[in-house]
Amino acid sequence: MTTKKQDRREQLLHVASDVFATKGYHEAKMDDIAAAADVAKGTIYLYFKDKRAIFTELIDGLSAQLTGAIIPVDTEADVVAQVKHNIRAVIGVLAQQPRVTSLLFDQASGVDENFRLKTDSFYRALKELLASSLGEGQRLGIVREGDPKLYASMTIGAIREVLVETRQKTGSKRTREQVVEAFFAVLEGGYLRLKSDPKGPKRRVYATIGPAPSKRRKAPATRE
Amino acid sequence: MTTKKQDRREQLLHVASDVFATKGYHEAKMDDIAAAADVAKGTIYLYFKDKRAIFTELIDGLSAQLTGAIIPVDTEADVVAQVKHNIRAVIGVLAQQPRVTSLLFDQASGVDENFRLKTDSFYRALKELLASSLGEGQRLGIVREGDPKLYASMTIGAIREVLVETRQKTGSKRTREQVVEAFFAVLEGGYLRLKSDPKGPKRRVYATIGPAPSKRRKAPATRE
DNA sequence: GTGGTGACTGACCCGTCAGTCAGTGAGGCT
DNA sequence: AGCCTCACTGACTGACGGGTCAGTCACCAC
Repeated sequence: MTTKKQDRREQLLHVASDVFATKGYHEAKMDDIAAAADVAKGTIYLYFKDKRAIFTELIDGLSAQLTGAIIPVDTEADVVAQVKHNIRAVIGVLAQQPRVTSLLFDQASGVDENFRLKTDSFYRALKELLASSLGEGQRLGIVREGDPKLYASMTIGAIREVLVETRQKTGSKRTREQVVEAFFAVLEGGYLRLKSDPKGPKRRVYATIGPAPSKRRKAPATRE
Repeated sequence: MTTKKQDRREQLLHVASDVFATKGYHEAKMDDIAAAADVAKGTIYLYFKDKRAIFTELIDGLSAQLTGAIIPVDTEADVVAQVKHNIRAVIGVLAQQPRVTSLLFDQASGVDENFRLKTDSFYRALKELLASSLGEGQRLGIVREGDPKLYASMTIGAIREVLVETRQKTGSKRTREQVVEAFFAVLEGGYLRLKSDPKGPKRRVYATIGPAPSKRRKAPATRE
């Protein structure tokens, strides 16, 4: 009875997330969703107010899970562990529902002004959480000096990109654990191992924009 | 004469980029663009085939600039300098046209299936370029071992996030140079300064999803 | 059987907007 | 003057697609 209605609802949500993820919000027609769910269009409207509502529910569900998974940093306790936990948690939640993740990441902003605001504020909150914990870390000497908000953006952007990409590449499975480990490794020590200019006077390279100068003294492009 | 037509064209492009960036592709109506350009709707169609064409031209222009600014890595020469140059170049180009950048980053994928494919392949090319140069770097011992594609994704994602955010925050100006410097710093040495578990046995923290457990004996290796 | 319930259907309705095109008027040439 | 060109106009059109609702059908109770 009620279970059946519930099932249908969930089926529709599931199918919709698929169609949305495949075609994008605007290209996904209600008829497409109906067809994919093997249901008449009218049926969808027995379960959802309108198209937006379906999308909203998907996005909201994910962001609720995300905010629920993140713990606010307690200064008194082990800050590093908590930051680690948060990154793990974010990756974990997102990796578990790649389709909805891609909706949040590359469809939501294109739906609507309201949706843009919503995802923006969600993002901002996420970043501020991370940034403030990084700020704490700096006070404790665990985090490199510099703009914590910048670090937060970089971190979240990196996570985002990796996860969105994971969705697309059906082949080449990286384990979630591998990703998390690699992530921590980079956060801890970067990935460049420069012997040169480690702390010395800043050695400028190119500050220009545009095609690289064809003739460079330093790096002769002898390769034909 | 011809200059006048050219001027009009550029004016329209400029105005359109503004409207697109403000309202998003789908919410931006041709009437909006016309109004913003102080021109009748029909006029736009004297200069562009259709709405898509305007957007395409904006995006294509930017990606051409990007690919033009990037130099393929020459193994024989100073790989690090070249990678640095590439990152500088990318940031430089994007920071110069924040509006179009935001179109490329958060509107393009929502326009159309074709557009998604286009931006996807562009992205992929960008990543592969970076990844292969990182791979080179690994062979030369300059880049940490690990999946270079993963590093490439992280890097590009981080850049993207920072730049998109820069567009939004009108206040809090970070210099481009500051961003580049911070970026390099993180690539070189990460930002976490952990005294604990540096190389020792991997000390698992939380691998779970959900609010942090109050008490947990060991991380159950949940993986999928 | 008959009547009632409720999930489901899909043809239809109707607002929205990208794109069109007949018309206008300024400027220039003869 | 008359004529032509051409950038520009904006009312109009028609397709498209989100949303509706009168109708069907399976099932159950009596």
